Amino acid sequence: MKDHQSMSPEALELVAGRFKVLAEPVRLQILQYLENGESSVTAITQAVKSTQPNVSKHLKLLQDEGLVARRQEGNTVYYRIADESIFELCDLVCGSLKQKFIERSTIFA
Amino acid sequence: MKDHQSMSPEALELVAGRFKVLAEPVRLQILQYLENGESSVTAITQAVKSTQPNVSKHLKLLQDEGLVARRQEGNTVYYRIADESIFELCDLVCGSLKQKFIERSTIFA
DNA sequence: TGACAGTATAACTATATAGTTATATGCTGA
DNA sequence: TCAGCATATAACTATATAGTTATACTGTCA
Repeated sequence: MKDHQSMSPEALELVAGRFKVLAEPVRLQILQYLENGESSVTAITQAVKSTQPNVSKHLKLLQDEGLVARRQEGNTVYYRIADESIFELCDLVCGSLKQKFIERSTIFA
Repeated sequence: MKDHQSMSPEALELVAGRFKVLAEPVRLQILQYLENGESSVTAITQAVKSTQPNVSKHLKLLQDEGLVARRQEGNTVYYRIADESIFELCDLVCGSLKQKFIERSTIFA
């Protein structure tokens, strides 16, 4: 077990902020969709079955957090993943959740 | 790069829920404090400089999510870390945030 | 049994934000 | 220059929740 030095309250604020951005299902859907490659706002909107303004707002939050990047080509704006570490995060969480449910299932053993 | 099969909306809801629980600075403080070992509610309350009811509420959320566990001894209740993966999550986020700020600093190069 | 300590819960307020609708902005081609 | 499309933004509503205050619960000890 690695030993951790305690983080400052300011650092914890930033970490919490990152988790907050990841704490919305639609944003996770967007990130998952972008894992296939960059995509326009319109395409993302259709993929996640939401509205264009809502998706634009989510994309702005993701960009501010440095998770996606923007590229404009004529009229169209393409977004792409800018931080692959989010997929490691999701994998970790998935593993942990699976374990949690397995453990809870044994309560009824 | 590992290839990911896309997750169902229900799974994404659960993942988002995990991130949501981690998206509060006080809860991160609590988890960080508990990394030193199990602790009573009173001690945690002092450590994170909050109020007892507030800490109790946070602890309940953390327990529901399976991140901490409870042990009662007489009048006193001790909480402890129940899922070490949260520290890997925090490490990943810290690394990513650091990288993000480094990259942004080069804008002014 | 009563008084007290530790913890949990209820009720409330304030704040943040997801989603919506309407509109603005900016690019392209006729 | 105008029409039309893609995206962004503004304003609003509804909802969720962090924190607070008051109180209930539970166990210990005298």
